[in-house]
Amino acid sequence: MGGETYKSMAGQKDNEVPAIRTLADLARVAGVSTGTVSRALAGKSLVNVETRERIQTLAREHGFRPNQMASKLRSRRTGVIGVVIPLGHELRQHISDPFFLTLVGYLADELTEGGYDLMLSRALPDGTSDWLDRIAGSGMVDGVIVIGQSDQYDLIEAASHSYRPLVVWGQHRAGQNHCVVGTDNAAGGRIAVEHLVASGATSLAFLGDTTGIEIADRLRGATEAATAAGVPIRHIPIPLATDAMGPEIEAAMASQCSGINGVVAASDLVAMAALRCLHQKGMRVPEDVQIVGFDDLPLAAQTSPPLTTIRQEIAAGARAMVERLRALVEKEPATSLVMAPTLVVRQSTRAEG
Amino acid sequence: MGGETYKSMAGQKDNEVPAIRTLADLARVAGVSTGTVSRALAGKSLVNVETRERIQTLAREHGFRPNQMASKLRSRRTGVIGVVIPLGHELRQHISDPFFLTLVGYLADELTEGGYDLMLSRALPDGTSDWLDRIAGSGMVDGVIVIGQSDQYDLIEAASHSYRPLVVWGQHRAGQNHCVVGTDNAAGGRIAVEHLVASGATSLAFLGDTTGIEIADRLRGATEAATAAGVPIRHIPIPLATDAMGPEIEAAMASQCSGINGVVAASDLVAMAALRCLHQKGMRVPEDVQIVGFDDLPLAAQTSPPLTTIRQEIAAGARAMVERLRALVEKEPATSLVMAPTLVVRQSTRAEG
DNA sequence: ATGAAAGCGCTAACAT
DNA sequence: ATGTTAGCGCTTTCAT
Repeated sequence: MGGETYKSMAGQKDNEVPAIRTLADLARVAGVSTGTVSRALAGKSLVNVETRERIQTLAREHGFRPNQMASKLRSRRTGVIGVVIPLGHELRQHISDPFFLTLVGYLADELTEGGYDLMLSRALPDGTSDWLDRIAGSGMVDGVIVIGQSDQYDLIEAASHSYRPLVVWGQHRAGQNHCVVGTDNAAGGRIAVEHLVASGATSLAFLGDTTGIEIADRLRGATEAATAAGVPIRHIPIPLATDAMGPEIEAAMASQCSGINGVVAASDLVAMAALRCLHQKGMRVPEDVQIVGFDDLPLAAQTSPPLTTIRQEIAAGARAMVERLRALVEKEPATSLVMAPTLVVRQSTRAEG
Repeated sequence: MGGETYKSMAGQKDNEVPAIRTLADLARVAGVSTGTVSRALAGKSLVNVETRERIQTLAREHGFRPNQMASKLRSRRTGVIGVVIPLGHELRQHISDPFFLTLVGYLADELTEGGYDLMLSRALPDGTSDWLDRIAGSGMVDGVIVIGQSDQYDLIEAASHSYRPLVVWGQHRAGQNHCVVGTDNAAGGRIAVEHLVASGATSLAFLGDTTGIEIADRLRGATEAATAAGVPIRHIPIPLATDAMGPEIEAAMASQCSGINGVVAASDLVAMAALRCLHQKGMRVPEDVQIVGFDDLPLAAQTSPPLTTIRQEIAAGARAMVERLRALVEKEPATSLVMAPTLVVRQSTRAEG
């Protein structure tokens, strides 16, 4: 690591005042009962305005915070939502997918807004099949959001029968039980291919490993559209992990991509790697090869050239997930949502026509 | 949003078996006392091996999970670490910085590994100055990690005097109290400039807003090195938010960058935007203009051309932060860590010489 | 090795 | 409007 180390005062004692730690302490100081303090701090209406303000002031002065564990235990409501990323088919056991991370960011916003806290876990499914139960049944959370089905679709589906407040980002399958929010991936694949064909591509490749069912659906849609248009398409299953991608893509490009003039990438990151690869081989984008990404992450607008891509509505998706979860927490029903992807044309493809 | 909606069964009732919900329930079924069940489930040694296994099996069969709220309340240890991102000077009130998000990913790994759960909050400092106290004093967490000091350095420093288990990612200042882990940003700026000068740059620009003290230090280091080398350097304070960056950078480039042949970017994302901009203006990188990024995010290797950048050790930093926090939780002292940045040479700069 | 009992700090009836 | 009381479900002495 080669760094330097500095002594810090952290860990040493300051002088502490005999602190107010519990409702009872505060109650004694205020000359009222714990019940009143509890109500006053919760801002309930049945407390005299004057005593309430006196107590709140007192609490502030003493820097008193009611213990949430106790509160949550008693009220049987945690105010916490668990957010889990299953790392089923990822090679590296690390949360690195920028799409997921971005979604987490938006979820954090939406949940905070709604008065919830967010407990983040990664799960390494290991066949014991209890990663979901463990978090769902811990009593620590009011509900669970799963980001990406990975290869755990069946397990999630099974869990959803006994655990209700559960919302998943991912792929919708006909007749499924669990509430899912996601993009119509097949449509996305289709749109990408149609755009490429309309702008002159005659030989296509789909770049990306299809272990995740979302990606598989993108490939399915792309293949259907290619077939319909009578254009050949080749599937090149390079892994999706950001940092493993470079060499793999180069090898694949060198050996399998001769003659290809249109690329559908499984994600913006794959597209970016392809862009770099082609650039280094002296191929011009979009003149020699056109590329369409998937996701429309903020960085898609910053590549050279800026990426034409299939947009997923991340912010809207996060909002929809939180709305649905809230409904399920309140024991109301919730419907799945499959959002339509949209084509964002930038400069990695040519004009249609 | 323009999506479709599917009915889902979620929210309807399955037939439930009269479930085992508490230790007492399990104790009754097992014909022992709650104390024994508690000990058996915790795997304590003082329980008869046979009864322990019987109870554990029983628990598994009934899908029983002890309520964590109750457990944590009683044992006065939450097993949860709060991770906060203060959004002090960010324009958009959204956690979007990919560096921070990546760091969160690594922290999730390290904390999970260490048996901790991670509670993620964003904080919108609003002058009431209690965003840190609120999470620290909530009784919900054993310790707090703050990601980025933003413009809240003083508040964090103040809080660290009364709240001990606190570790911050950011900039170290001489004599500070709070335990910080971070990169020597001035050195990073210096290294970037030295590399640019050594590879032939004669007129420099530093791209990035310096409200965050880390960025300010990068600029300071860069300026020092430029002065020492007798090379002019201009500061162009474009905002760092990913999506606001495009137009701003174009405007700045057009008006202020004539003659510049070396760019130090405040982050890889800024560098990427600059890359795109130059590309569109027909300038070649590195032939006409050389660029050095900062962070070495995984995507830095995927730009065209791949980015020469100043690497921050994110994974090692996450590990160091968790180690230090653990020490502080155990009431042991902890030292700050300032890691040395390293130059990663790729193809956005020319060979030195 | 196990049981009994006393809380952890708070909230929510139920009184008054 | 406020006080009193009974737990929330678990852990942990203290007995046995």
